[in-house]
Amino acid sequence: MKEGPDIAQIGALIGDPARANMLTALMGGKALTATELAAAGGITLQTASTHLAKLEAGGLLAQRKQGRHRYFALADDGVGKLLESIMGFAAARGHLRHRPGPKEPALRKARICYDHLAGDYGVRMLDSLVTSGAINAVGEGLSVSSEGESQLRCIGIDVSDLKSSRRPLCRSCLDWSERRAHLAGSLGKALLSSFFDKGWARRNAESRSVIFSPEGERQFLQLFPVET
Amino acid sequence: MKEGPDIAQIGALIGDPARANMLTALMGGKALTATELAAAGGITLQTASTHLAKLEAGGLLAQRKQGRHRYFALADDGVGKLLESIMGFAAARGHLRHRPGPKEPALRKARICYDHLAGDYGVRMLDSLVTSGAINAVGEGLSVSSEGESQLRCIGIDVSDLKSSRRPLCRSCLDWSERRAHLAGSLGKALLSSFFDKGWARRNAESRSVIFSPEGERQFLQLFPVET
DNA sequence: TTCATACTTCGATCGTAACCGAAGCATCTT
DNA sequence: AAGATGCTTCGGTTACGATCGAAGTATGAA
Repeated sequence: MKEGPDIAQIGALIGDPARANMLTALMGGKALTATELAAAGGITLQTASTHLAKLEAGGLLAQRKQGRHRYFALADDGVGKLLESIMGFAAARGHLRHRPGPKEPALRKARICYDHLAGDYGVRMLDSLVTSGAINAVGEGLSVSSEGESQLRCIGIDVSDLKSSRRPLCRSCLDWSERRAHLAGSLGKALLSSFFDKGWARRNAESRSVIFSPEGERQFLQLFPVET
Repeated sequence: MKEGPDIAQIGALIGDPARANMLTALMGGKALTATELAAAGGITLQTASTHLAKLEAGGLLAQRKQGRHRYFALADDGVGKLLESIMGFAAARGHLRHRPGPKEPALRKARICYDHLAGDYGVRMLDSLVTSGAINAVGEGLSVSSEGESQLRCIGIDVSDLKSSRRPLCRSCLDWSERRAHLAGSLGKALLSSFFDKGWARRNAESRSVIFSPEGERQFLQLFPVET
């Protein structure tokens, strides 16, 4: 009966509501301080501190000291992927935490999934890239075509640069709100960064949602059209 | 702070050791009775009963009454996929439950992952299918080539039949012991079934391991060669 | 040095849920 | 009808861990 890896341990780590809230907050991709995470979890600083220590010991979180601040972030994108897949699963079974709140629509429209774009806009972007032939989709697998490489170079993304990283170039990530795939991997990250750099969008300080400027939204929708 | 789906709920379901053991036992693909699952979890029947009720309410388990027995199984292959991905994650972080026991080697060699073959042999099979060109791999995505279809027909598997199902034909599934991909999806299931039908292998009654007969093993290794 | 901020550790409380014994249903057998 | 088997529900105990107040440590500012 004692076979294989211990899924109970990490299940228990994620299973506490306060910890789950902190992890969800960290899905925004930004490193947060213990104080910020305590607020996200709805608990006091002391309690948060013990939770964070446990999460770190469990390999879910990485810590970086910087002056008298201590920044916490998800340990790597494997953690982000795991959390998103659990979210997808939970959403599919209707395990929603509460009725949709006021911030929910913004979150469904565009949000950060660890380091790439998710939500309606994230799904739309991948759809458009596949339709235009820039990305080939085979089942759950994605790859960039040669024409895709030149297309992407036009908007300032050097794919060959990204290829050199150990991390996969493209990966599909199941979107819990849309229940369809969006683009993850180093290319997904690079695209989102470029939107920030161009000033098309910015992160919301409080939440994981991504807010597009009117002009940025226009450009985005034009760059990634969908046939209707 | 209350955004999106409730990952804590399903984390907590998986986070209890007794429940985790029962779920792991059900990864063997067979439906088990409450009594069997109580043994797998190392708890009494009463306790198991309440756990099973919770897992069912959480959508992880499905129940089927048959006479005075009550059979439990994973609700669908989404649950299997989720559990395997958590196992992969846990194994990668070294969250092993104990030092390798006596049954561990057999489990690493060949085991059932919900309904398809995993472990060393599972990985070998996929590798071989990709090398021979029967399956095309693009990132994490897999698809059967036309020559692959005829190859598979030779060993008694009708791919076009499988295609009609709603379930994906091939899917890659991360193997926690090998930390590489093996073949899941309806094709993975069909292949494993055919090994059982041919008498090449059988399930171990106690564990998730798959036991090959000497002749079956010979045939398997010949059918799925690897270049050295 | 002194004070303030950021965080951790200690100590104690409290609530929840895991657990089992015993009793209660349901289904099959004889 | 009586008994056996498989499982659930009830009641009460117990233990673990989440929580916070208070004290302790580290870093930066004045």
